[in-house]
Amino acid sequence: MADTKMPKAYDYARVEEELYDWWEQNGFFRPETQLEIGQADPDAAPFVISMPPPNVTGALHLGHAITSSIEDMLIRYNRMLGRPTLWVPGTDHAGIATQSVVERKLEQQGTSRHEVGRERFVQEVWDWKDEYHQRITGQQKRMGISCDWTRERFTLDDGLSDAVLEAFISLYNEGLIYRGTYLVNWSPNLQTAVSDLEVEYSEEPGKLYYFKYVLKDSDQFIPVATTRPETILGDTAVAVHPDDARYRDFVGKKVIVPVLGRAIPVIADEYVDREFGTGALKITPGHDPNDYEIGLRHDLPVINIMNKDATLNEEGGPYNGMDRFAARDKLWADMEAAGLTIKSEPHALRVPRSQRGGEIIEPMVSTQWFVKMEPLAGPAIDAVRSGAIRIVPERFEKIYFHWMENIRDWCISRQLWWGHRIPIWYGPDGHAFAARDESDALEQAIAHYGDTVHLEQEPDVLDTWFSSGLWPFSTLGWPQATDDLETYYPTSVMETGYDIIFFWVARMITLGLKFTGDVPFRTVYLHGLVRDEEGRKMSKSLGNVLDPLDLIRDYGTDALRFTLLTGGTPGNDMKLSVTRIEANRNFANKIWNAARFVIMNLGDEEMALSDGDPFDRTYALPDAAALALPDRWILSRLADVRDEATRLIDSFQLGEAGRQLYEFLWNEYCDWYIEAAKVRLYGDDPAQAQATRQVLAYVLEQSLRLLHPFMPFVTEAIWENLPGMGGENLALIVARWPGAMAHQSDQADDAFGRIQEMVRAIRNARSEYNVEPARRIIAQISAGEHEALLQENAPLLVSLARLDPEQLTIAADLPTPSKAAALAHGGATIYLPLAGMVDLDAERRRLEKELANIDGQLQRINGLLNNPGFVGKAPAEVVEREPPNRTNSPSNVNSWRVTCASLSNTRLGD
RNA sequence: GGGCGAAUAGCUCAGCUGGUUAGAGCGCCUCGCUUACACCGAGGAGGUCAGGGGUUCGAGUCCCUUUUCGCCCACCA
Repeated sequence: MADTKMPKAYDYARVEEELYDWWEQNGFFRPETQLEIGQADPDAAPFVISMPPPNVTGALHLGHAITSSIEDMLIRYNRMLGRPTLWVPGTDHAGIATQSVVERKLEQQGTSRHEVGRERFVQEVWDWKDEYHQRITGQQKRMGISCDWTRERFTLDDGLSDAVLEAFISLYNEGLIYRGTYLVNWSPNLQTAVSDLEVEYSEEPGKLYYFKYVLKDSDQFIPVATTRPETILGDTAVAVHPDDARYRDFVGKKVIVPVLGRAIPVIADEYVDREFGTGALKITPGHDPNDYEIGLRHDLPVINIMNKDATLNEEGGPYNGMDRFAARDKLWADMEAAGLTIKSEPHALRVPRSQRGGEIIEPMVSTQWFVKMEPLAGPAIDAVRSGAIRIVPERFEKIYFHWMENIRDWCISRQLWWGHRIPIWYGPDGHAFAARDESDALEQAIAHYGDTVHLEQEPDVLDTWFSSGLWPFSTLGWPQATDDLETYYPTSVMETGYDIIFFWVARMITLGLKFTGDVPFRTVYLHGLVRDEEGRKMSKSLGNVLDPLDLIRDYGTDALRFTLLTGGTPGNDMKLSVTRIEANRNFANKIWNAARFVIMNLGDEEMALSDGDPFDRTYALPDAAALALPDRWILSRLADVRDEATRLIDSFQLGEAGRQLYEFLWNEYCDWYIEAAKVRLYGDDPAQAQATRQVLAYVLEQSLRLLHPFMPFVTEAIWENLPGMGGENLALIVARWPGAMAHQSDQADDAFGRIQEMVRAIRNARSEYNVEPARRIIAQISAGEHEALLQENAPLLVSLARLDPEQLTIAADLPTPSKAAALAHGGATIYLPLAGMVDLDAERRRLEKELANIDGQLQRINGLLNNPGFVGKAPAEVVEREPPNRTNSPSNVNSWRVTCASLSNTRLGD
């Protein structure tokens, strides 16, 4: 066997980064290069993905890793199909998240953003961004992602900022963006409004406080229950149900707000649930969304009792300046002292918390900018309903529809400094001008006022998702009519986690349809969340975070990728276990060693290559006549697995596709074909050996293509060692996905299957009888109709089952020997006269068990075939499969009966 | 209160148009360093596919229902 420079163990650390740089430097990630070298078909439909942009100051986590794995797999597969393939990468400025980290940094330096001022602060964030941008993209590259870095974008770069301006102004001019004072979700720590989606609710223990609303000029009172006593200070009414006899007489009268002494009306509203609490509801329009609605209906005043940091303001009277929760306790104590309380009892609360900081969100009235969503939602619903956009898995369509059909306006203003500043300038009278820049605004102002005036720009910035919502087309150059936009839009697949279907996917669809008149992508593929081995969400506080970079270091990128691709099904969460990654590391090593074996056997001899398309070029196969049974079998299996893998990937069943390739390569190619091939490889017929080498090489080469999208590094690394491939000849990354292959023959499947069964049966018997592994044993095979097949492949049986070739008998019909183990498999009966080793009682038990098993099968088949319903109604091909063959043939079962009977009559030592 | 998902071997999971005797990895037991691989090879044990009903010639797979867990949405103080 020839020497090879391939080390015994696959050394991923040595090859990964080098291969990545080589791919990138060759421009293989760019559609232009693919077309230039003739790999991509200019007439084929391009395949395009917009990469979900990671937070520019974030670090790679498993969410990114799964995204990268799936998208790169799709990209590589489609590139190999010869479609011009574009994957646009980029990063997101992530307003709140990024601003927060820089604010924390300033805090550590003993200063604050307010101290340094807006301009300097924003500059600080840019510097921070520049520093961290390298980190995240470098980490992404470790995943092997073949995206076009020359087209990389950032949500705050000039082009994308221009897109944001265009989108905002155009929506504004259409009246779809408005400004208004409403109750919004206020984050007291970040001191900004957040959208409904950014609020998460958690069940927490709390109290329900019962107290008295005393009637004005009376000692009567209405009992009222609340979970947030501090909001009493902002009450502007008490509501009861109009039909509630208990309180009917109070409606229209006034009650006195505790401590503050304000008189507020008792009103009747059907919203009130008579069953809950006391059946009377205090109304705080300034700090509760429901109360806000009721307030509107009854024209109640809105009192804001809090400052931006959620301390009480002057409306809080004696509690002015106190924290909202301190005020809650103090107020309750004061009310207790005044005899106004009734009781408090434990009560489970649904507490709104900020998705970002985790602090309790305070509903507060403030002036914000909103996008009117309803007019945008209609077309977005239609796009999915009509199939213009397909969602995988389909069940998420329902969730999408439900959300879209109940859509609420989107609060897009944030009281931050890091982000796209809202392009609005206000005149002295507050009149708003939407403009691309200040001079444009001034011009508008002059036209409006007839004179030059001083304008103030809106200080707020836009929600980060506003710019991400434009991502699929802004990254291609919109609003400019660029070639990229023309060529690569709509994109093909939007692949992301189901957790951001509302945040992102829904908004890209609405905004995409609005601004481009077309869907932003044809398919939405949603993956699940990666969880830890116990199924918990990975979080820093739990300390259960697996760092992809550690995993890559320990097991290699391919192992991680393959694990993430094959662990589960679309849309379902995945528990990631290190043992699976380890298993897949072993898989990579297994393939490496199989290749090493093949390459060593190819030696230095030049291998004949097939003609035709250089991207298709592979090893020439020997003439059909030169193919032995194992060759025909593995080629037939390869043809099947190619078809299945193709079908499965095309229907997004990536995990199943990967699994089948794994099984094919390990269990069929390595465990059976390579072992079978050794017979002829080391035999004395050079022509046969050469034919075997050709098949070994061909199947390996084609398999590497099939596996490449799943495990790009190990496959390319092997490819580089294949004679005639790699290097100057062809990189696997741009090789063609194998086309459908002629199926060699179903007979080969069937015949090789018999051999396998027989080999397994003999190995099993050897093991049960503790035959030393090295020992060659005698076998007599009663082969029936398969005599010719077994004669022809006797060397295979000899080698794989370690038989003694001198003492192997194969005949159509042999008498049943005594003192021999009898194995009925593959349509033949194998007798192993393991002299002195056969425990007859044990053998009898074993055979009876087998016989029962086979009888069971026979009964099942007879039952089926005698059932007119089955024969009449089942499809012909299903019926076809059932007739007796192999182990379940009646003649086989009969021979078993004979064997068992004779054994039963045989006494030990006979 | 709605909706969705999960329940299959000791553990983690596949099994998508219903069709042989339900699979894999890990773990476990027995062997084996046979010139690709001990990140390996051979053999083995282990499952009434959560329970119940139904449709069908045939159900892990489709329908109904119950139970347990998880998630999403929703205005109950």
